[in-house]
Amino acid sequence: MITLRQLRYLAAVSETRHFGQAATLCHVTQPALSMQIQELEQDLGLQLVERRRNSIALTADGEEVVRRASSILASVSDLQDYARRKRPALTGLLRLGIIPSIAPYLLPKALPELHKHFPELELRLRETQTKSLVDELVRGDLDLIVIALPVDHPELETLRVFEDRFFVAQQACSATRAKKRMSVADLSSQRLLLLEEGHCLRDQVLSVCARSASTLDTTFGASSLSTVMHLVANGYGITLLPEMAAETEANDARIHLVPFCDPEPTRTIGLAWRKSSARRADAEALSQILSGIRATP
Amino acid sequence: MITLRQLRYLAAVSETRHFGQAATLCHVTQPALSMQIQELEQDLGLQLVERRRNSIALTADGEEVVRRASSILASVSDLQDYARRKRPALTGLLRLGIIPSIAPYLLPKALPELHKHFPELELRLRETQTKSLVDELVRGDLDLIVIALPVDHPELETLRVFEDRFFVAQQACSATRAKKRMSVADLSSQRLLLLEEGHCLRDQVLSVCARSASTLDTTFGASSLSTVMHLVANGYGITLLPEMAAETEANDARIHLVPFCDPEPTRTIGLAWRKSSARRADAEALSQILSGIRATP
DNA sequence: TAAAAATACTCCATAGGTATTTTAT
DNA sequence: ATAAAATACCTATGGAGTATTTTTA
Repeated sequence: MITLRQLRYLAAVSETRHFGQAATLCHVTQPALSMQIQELEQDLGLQLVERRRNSIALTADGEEVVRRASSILASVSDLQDYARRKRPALTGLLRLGIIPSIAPYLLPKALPELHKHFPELELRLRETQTKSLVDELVRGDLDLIVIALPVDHPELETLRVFEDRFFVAQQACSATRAKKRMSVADLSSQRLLLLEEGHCLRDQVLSVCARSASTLDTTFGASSLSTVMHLVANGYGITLLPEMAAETEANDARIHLVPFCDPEPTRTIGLAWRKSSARRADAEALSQILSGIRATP
Repeated sequence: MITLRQLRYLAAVSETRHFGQAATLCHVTQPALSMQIQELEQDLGLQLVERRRNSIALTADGEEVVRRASSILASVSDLQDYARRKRPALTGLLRLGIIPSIAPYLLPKALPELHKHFPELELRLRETQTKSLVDELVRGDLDLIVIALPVDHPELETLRVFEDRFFVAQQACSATRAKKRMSVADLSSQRLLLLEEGHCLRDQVLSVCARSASTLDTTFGASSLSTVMHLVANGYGITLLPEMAAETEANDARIHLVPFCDPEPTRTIGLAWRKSSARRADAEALSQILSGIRATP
């Protein structure tokens, strides 16, 4: 008996023209996928794939079956979308991605709130950098991601949730304590400590400070904000700290946070999802929760 | 993850409005079907069925999901039909029904021939009376049936294969041996031995003899032609024997077969399949085999 | 109360994983 | 020789069966 799984695997083979890659795409091993394709061929009584040395080819029948399979899979996907739109937001499974410079500060407050207001929600969390999150979102491995905007991708829709102000974080010494507010110009002489490459926060901070990577006097890149702040506390340099991280990361007496002069630089925290995924209602409900947390620190 | 099985079970529930009957329709037990329906509701996050005392109702969402499910299942069915049309006839699985008054005479010759010419064919045989065969064919539990025509059903297509002549079978005594050929009128005084109710052969013989069941001088009905012929051999009466059964059933020296005068009465052996099932090529190929056997007795 | 669906459990088929072999260039 | 798919084998998930309980008109 023919199964949707077989059709999904065949569609992946059609996309990649390679059993191994198709298997990866489907999150299974190559033999598992091979077996399902063979079984589909057996069930239909048709050869669908020509196995060749490098890369494979679909037979004419294979192409036609792929066309029909895609249409069936699309209908199934539509059915799932219909169901998702019909049920209340934030119920059932939600695969949520979130970047490392947000997760540890927002989640401890957000998770209890979510559980309180949406007990039916089954969250599956993934924490990694923006680039991976976007890839996985577009691939359909995630449903919704919490990131710093903008993200620009034709298949994605986004929702702005709130602005997260930057503070200057420096060692609490007498020389600097005087200033109530600082401007970007005040930072130019300082050594700027940053996260390692790949973190969007690194790029945002560089952008705020109007510096390019090449003008940095250090190539050091930490893998967590916590590390950066320890360095700041010990006088190795300064950094910009997002407001949401202040409570957690700046409770060391040796750290001194100074706000910027108006207009204060910020990063925009937002949500993104596939346009085709019927997740807008979920995004809006999640946005409510997240702004609520923001409003009551 | 949503499966075609779940959609099939849901469609059955929609048809029957009853879990038990739906389960029967799907050839599974009620708990098995219940579990799948529950899982589908869980996956979609929607209640699809309202469980009530006698019979159940679909929710509004349920109706919509059924509509979409039916469309998906139809597409899958179309895909299977496409595959069947594309591959050579009589390859893969064929669920073949055949009536008891044909099976024992045709199959011993037909099966070796089929295996010889169509080694890829995987036959699943079912022997029962015409009524059941037609029901199972229409229900989709069989692919093709071998019966006596006509069968008249709007969803079925038929193919005539060959005419099977009737012989008069009587005890080999001197009184009757004289005649080379007989007419229906010659039978009127004889006790007619028949198969039990439900066998189409019984009705055909009655029809040939222009008798109605009410005019029979016996209500006896045998469950197999073999029994009838033993009775004939022992002088309990006469019967009409189809030519294809002659070789097997009339090799008793006490049996005497006499052909009819022209035009000889016959039964029409034929095939039937669902119009929608893309089995015409299979039927034609099988017809070839069956007529071939007929031609070389 | 009785009919029907849900639950509990057990078993088995099958999907998937790891390790290895076969195949084709 | 090597990349890629097929095969062998084992494990675990889950679908289905039987027996039973729960539910609701």
